[in-house]
Amino acid sequence: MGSHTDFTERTIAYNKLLSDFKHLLKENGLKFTIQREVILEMLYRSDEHLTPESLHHLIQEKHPDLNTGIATVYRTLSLLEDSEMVTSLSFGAQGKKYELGAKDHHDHIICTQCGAISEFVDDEIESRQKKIAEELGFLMQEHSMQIYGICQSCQTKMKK
Amino acid sequence: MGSHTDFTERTIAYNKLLSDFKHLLKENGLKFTIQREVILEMLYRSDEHLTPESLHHLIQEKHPDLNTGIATVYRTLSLLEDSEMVTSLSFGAQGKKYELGAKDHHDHIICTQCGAISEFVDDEIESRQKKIAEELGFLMQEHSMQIYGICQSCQTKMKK
DNA sequence: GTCGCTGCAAAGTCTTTGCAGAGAG
DNA sequence: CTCTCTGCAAAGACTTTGCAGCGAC
Repeated sequence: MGSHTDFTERTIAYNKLLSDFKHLLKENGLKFTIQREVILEMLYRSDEHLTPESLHHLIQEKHPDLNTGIATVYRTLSLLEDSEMVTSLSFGAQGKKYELGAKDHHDHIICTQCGAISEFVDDEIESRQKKIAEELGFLMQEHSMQIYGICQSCQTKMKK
Repeated sequence: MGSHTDFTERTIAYNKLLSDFKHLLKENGLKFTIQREVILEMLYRSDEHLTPESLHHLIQEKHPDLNTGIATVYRTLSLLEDSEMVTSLSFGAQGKKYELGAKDHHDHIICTQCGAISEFVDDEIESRQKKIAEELGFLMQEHSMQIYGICQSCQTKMKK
């Protein structure tokens, strides 16, 4: 249903993202380069949470002509993270994964078999967290929550 | 209030821990060494969540005669983690922190200013998590939650 | 005694940094 | 033109591994 609508929405959202990024760069006297654009685009297009390495591979695949270096990926991710345009996740495994921070807030549920990450939001938990921080005298800034388990698809595989 | 009682309780708990550890080692044909004992003891005595490096420093301070190598600390932490006697935490910052897993389940609230970590448990959140996993078709195994904010003490410092 | 354990140092990962040429503004 | 970016390679931080002697059992 509504694949045309979805596409339109996504395009609009990406344009906004891109324009935010350009403003951010301009405000800081930084330059808008093809590499930076491609990195933002890949982060946007990917449904996955990407590691610097997987992002780098993706870019080399889609834009081999650019010959983008991994150092540029790291530098751009830092830049985006500092500006709070992307968020980094570090769940147990070594190395961080990145996701666009422009998305709405959500938490993660991670499959311990295949490493797949899904997202969810639960209002009840969200409100409870605020209360807990208050009770402990903290000024809450952010929070994150992860549930670990076995996803439907891995459960099916295991039964075979 | 009850410092004697506290001490007794802690001693009993530590003895249990130590005996669990010894059993674990025996069952796997591994040896109980002074280094391994000291690492477990330091993990138990410390209220902090320790990095391999801070644990190593602590050991060198308290038991300089042992001259324990950092490699042994890493090896023992892996061993303890595999046996689920300790849990590793990796919150944004690079490097993992470890805590004894024998403690009751709890979540963490982390000060973004000073890095201090406090613990808490909330039944409402706990039960909500189970429900969410079910709804998403996951077989829940574990979960973890972190709240980030500014702790009371850093708030006070900032007002000065 | 045997066989696992330890410290040391070397080797691996992952990430950051210095530099000279390339490119955006 | 200027000054930032980029790719490359070297350097760093953190962790793991190989090895020869040591020590628990």
